[in-house]
Amino acid sequence: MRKMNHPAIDDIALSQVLHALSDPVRLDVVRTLARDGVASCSALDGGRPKSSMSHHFRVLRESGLVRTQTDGPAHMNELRREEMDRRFPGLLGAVLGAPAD
Amino acid sequence: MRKMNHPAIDDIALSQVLHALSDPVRLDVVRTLARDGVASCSALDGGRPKSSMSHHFRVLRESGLVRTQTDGPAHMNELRREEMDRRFPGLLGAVLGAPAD
DNA sequence: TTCAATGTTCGAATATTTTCGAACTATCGA
DNA sequence: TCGATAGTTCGAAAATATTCGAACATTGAA
Repeated sequence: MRKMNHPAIDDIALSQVLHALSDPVRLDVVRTLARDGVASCSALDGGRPKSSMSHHFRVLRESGLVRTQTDGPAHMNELRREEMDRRFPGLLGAVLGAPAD
Repeated sequence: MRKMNHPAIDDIALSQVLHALSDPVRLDVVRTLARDGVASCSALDGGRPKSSMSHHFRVLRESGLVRTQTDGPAHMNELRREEMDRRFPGLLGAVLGAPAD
């Protein structure tokens, strides 16, 4: 398995995070992860093709929002909640508390 | 002057707001409006062409972030801060408090 | 070591955004 | 009413994003 790109949290730009969150599919993934803590990619795909989801997970990883770790053949995802809260205080809280689209 | 589209705040979707804020030009406009209160389009253009800025202001208006009113030939813009705070509590505060890109 | 399960990567099609010149509209003052 | 100022709209080009099938890679288990 190729090494995944988990950028340092201080290298993340705000507009990058906002863009990652502005896609409904990804916003949904983030909401689910906030609720469930950890989930595999397939548990979060909502019936969408694997390649589409792989793209979305990459965007989420590159924006610093999600950390992915392998657990057997599965990739387990979780929010980088503490780090995001340190870099962008209140942002995730506001997004997760907002009314669903 | 054609009537501007200022949607009801409750019709705004979160992803719409996040998308509007995810563009660096628009994020800059929002930051400046938060600091200065009210400003004309030309005061916020940063040297960019009028037609480009007109596009960005339209996105900001349609996302509920900005209200535009005519004042003579000029269009004065301001954040819909209270309304946004009611619909998306903490969101603007977090965005405006975040480190500049 | 072969298989099934889980994701990634690649490439191409489609869709959406961004950018900006040119033409147009509105407002105010001379 | 003519001009100057301030923005909008239109249209087209360029840049980005999204989608997804097909092929490939990795893991653990039979």
